[in-house]
Order: sequence, then C-alpha cells, then structure tokens
Amino acid sequence: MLKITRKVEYALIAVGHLQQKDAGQLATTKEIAEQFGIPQELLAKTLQKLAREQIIQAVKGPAGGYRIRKDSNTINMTRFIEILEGPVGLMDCYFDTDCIQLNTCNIRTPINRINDSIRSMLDQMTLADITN
Amino acid sequence: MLKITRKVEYALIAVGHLQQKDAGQLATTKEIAEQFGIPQELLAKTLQKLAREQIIQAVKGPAGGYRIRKDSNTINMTRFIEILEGPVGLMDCYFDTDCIQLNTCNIRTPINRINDSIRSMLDQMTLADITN
DNA sequence: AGTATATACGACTTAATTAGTCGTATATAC
DNA sequence: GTATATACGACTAATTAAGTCGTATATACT
Repeated sequence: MLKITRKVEYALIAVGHLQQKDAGQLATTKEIAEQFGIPQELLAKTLQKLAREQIIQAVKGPAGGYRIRKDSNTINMTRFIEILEGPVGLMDCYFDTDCIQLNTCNIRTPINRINDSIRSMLDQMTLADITN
Repeated sequence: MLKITRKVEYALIAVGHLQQKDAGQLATTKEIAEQFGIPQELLAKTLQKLAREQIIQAVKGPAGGYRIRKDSNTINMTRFIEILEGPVGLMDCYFDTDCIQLNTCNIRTPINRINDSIRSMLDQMTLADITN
C-alpha cells in the first residue's frame, strides 16, 4: 500500500533529532529511543546502517553516540530509503527481470513511468528538506 | 518499500485486457487468469470489487464475464488503488490519528508533503493512461 | 425443469514480510 | 578493569499479503 517501513520512519525521526543538536554534538541511541518511544535495539540497528553508509557518524565508548554529518543535506530520499529497505519500486520487475510474465505483461511500461515519477520526486528531496 | 500489491497489479492487467476488447465485448475471469498466469480465484475476487465500484460491468451466467465501462478513463489511480487496498499513504498517521507520538513526532509535516505529492500524481493519472 | 457456466462473497490457510529481541563482540573514556 | 556506547548476526513474534475453498446466485441453453 505504498507504505514506508518503521525503520525509515525511525531513521528520519532520529536524523531530525540529530540535526537539531548544536554542531558536533552527539546523541545516544538510548536518548533518542526514550524521547520518541522507539524500541532501542531496532533503532540501534537502523542507525548502524546509516553510519556504515556515512550518513551519520558513530563515536564509540562512553560519552559516545551519533552525530549528523555536515553534508547530510546532499543525501536524497531515494538513497536514504534504499539504504534501509532496499530498492524503491512499485513492483519488483522494475529491478528484477525474472518475472514469468515479461512478454505477456501489458502494464510494465506505464508502471515504470509511475515508478520513475516517484523516484525522481524522492531524488529531488534531501534529508534537509525532510527534517528541517 | 513503496510497493503496490498483486491485487492492484492483477487488476491493472485485467483492465488493460478488457480495454483491448471491442466495445461491449466480454472477457471471463478464467480467460484472463489463463492468459496472464494469474490465480483465478484471486483475480475473481479482485474483479468483483471493481464491479461493485462500477469500474467494470459484470454479466452473470454462461457467456457472461466482464466488460469495461466507457468512462473508465475518468477513474484516477488513487481511487483505483484505494478500492483494492485501502488508503494510499506512506504512514498510517496520514489517515489515523491515534499515534502515540503525535506531539513528539518531528517528521509528520514533511512526510505528509511527500504523501500529497504522490497522491496528486496518482490523482492526475487515469486508468486510460495506465492501460493504453 | 435441469444442467452447465459464470459471477458473488465470506471464511479460511499459507506464505512472505516487517517488527522487535537477544547474545555477543568491540572500542574507549575514566 | 569496569562501565558505557556502538556493531552485528541470529532468532522469534506479529502483521500483512497471497492464495484457496465452500457455497450461493443468476442465467443461457437444451
């Protein structure tokens, strides 16, 4: 039903929170989880993915946490979503080509057109647009 | 992951097929299911929903089936999808208001903006755009 | 009238995906 | 060396989507 997953939801909330911190300031997973009522373990894994992809920066150890990277406003939403939940597309055949249909399918072209529209909309939208 | 369900996929394929028939011509569920490799029972229920909502017209009995309605090109995609799978929205809070967050949530406004964009895109797209 | 064929539709089962938890490893400030 | 934070794979639970089944109803045809 055109839904985004909670992982993305939680990630956006967290990024929004990080962006409101003063430059360089850290926030821990625990802090964010408590403040927004998010399961801590799940949020942790989500932030780890973002850190792995250089969206945020992780600092280990006590007094550690995450901080936002200065260039977060250059990250577009397609990228962000795809880091967390894989390919953005209405149907799998946008990426996979192993559909039994393929030849008989009479709706691939128009579906792909809609896909392109959605993707290009999300492409033009940065993290900064979302969370500021 | 922003996916549409198979119900919608099957429905679009079926409508595309119906539109290619000569005016007033009928196609049976069986015919469509076989031609496109779709589970017949599932397609049947899907087409029943479309018939209930006057998107297509059902004719019972032997030599019966479904035909497309002439005004099918006035049906927009938001409506079509919502008939089959309910509200189109990235998150439930676009429709439901019983989220625990609500006050603390820092991403509702931007998420709703994206929602509106997607919906208005689908609003401007008719069945005829998809299947012709 | 009886039969074959088509739609109508609710209840149910199965499969797939998403959400959330747990255990353990690693880095580091104090 | 201990407490606290991230890192991460494996697992379980919950939710949603996909598909099936049984039965009812309409109707063309013989």
